[in-house]
Amino acid sequence: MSNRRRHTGSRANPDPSTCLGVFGLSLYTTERDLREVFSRYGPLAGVNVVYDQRTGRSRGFAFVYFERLEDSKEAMERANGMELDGRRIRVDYSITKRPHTPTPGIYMGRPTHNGGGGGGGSSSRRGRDSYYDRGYDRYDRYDEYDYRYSRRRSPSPYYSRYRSRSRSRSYSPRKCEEIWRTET
DNA sequence: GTTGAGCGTT
Repeated sequence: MSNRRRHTGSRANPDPSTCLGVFGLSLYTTERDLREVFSRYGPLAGVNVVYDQRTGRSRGFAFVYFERLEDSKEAMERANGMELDGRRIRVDYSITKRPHTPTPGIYMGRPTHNGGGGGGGSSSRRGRDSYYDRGYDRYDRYDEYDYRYSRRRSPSPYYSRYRSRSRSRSYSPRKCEEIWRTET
């Protein structure tokens, strides 16, 4: 038993939980559809289809919350590989348990429109607009998984995107965010 | 009905 692997967060073999990830969905499968299917195995605590921010359409995967672990186990076994709305869906225990926690120090949410939009001056104080001030960090401590990844990869999505634009120098994460806000 | 493989910030 020297196999002490902290497989929490392993994508290949997630730990059983009441939260199931459902992938390969049709874009037209709704939460209602999922609820119909998965409620067969037991009472649900919630269903959450992930939508694309830009288009507002489904991204083709969802998360189903059961109330009992035994039910989620059964649902995982039975619903995995089943056909739904013409698609073979994949069901697994979810790695993440809830939506992403923002990277500390950088506002990762959508930019709130600053009333006008005349000059390029987004000079309003942003500190008060962070997720922390909205109380998001009270839900739980940082999710080990995405926190680690966001630190290893880059401080923010904007960073990796705009950082490479300048070959002579690197933009700061803050600067990248500003560029992103300007162009969006 | 723009697929693919996708682990989430409405």
